[in-house]
Amino acid sequence: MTQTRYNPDADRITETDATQKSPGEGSCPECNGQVIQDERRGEATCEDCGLVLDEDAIDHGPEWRSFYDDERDEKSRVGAPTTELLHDNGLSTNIGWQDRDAHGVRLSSEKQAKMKRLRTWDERFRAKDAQERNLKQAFGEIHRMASALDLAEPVRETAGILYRRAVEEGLLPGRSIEGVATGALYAAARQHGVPRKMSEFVSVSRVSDKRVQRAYRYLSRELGLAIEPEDPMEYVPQFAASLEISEEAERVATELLDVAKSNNVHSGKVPAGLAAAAIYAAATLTNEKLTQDAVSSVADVSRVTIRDRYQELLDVYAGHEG
DNA sequence: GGGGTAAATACTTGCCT
DNA sequence: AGGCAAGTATTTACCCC
Repeated sequence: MTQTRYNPDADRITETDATQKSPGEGSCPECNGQVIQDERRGEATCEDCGLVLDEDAIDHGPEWRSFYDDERDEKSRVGAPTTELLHDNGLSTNIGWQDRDAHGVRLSSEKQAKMKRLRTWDERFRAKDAQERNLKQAFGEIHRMASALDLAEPVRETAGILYRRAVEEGLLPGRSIEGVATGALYAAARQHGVPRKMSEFVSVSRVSDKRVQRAYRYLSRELGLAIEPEDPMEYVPQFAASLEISEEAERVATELLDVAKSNNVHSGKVPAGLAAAAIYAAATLTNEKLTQDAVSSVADVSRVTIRDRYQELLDVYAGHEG
């Protein structure tokens, strides 16, 4: 089994995209304030009173998105099930090249020219069609994997955009659709600050971890992606939610990570491991029952690692505060 | 349950050429 | 450029309390 190590500088780039919040529709039933869509958390909240109006706004309705304005008119559809993808099964008809009619008689030069034009257009449509099928399949895969990993819609959207850019810049030849789609989704999750471990993507993908990693590195390099190094903090909400610990403990966990970060204890360590240790340490500090085993399975980090890291966290915490 | 340890493995880094 | 060696983080598998 291969592992992805944490290298703080490996893919540090500066630019960033992806808006996190946007004004939603309607107003708050409690205080009439403006409703804000927080895409990162998949929530709709009231700007004034903080009332959460809609959680887990994920996966509703068909995938009817258009990624660019000029696409809206084309009504190009994505995310269709795989059964629809190969509509002609490779059995489509070509316009013959012999310049003869059905009886084998040569066509007039005028007709030859006409047929040549028709062939040209036929090929153009065919190429366009092939690209659309490619995108369709990729979007289908992205959708499937994102659902399996419980990633919110904006992440899928970003992955789709990344994939489309990859196709448009001719990065696909020689690479599998699935591999690049998985890489794009991984990159998108990183960009949105809701990372999952690479192994999780591999487990819902149909390609090897090597291929996914290569695809991701390739995408990140060729598209100049703005991907920050993984931050342990980003894992805290995920882990806290699935372990159902108190908000107090979650707060303590981020505090521990803060101290660790300012003491530079975190470099070279797997971010998920640190986050898991912080959660565990915070739970013990706040007297909440939480076994190392539970944290271990949620974070996909070994018990040993959690022990080591959490001792370390407590040490620097005590040293710093005391 | 928590905690410890040893061996195996993967990955990084630095050094060499 | 690429290969090798050393160091470190992590996992696996065992142990004891």
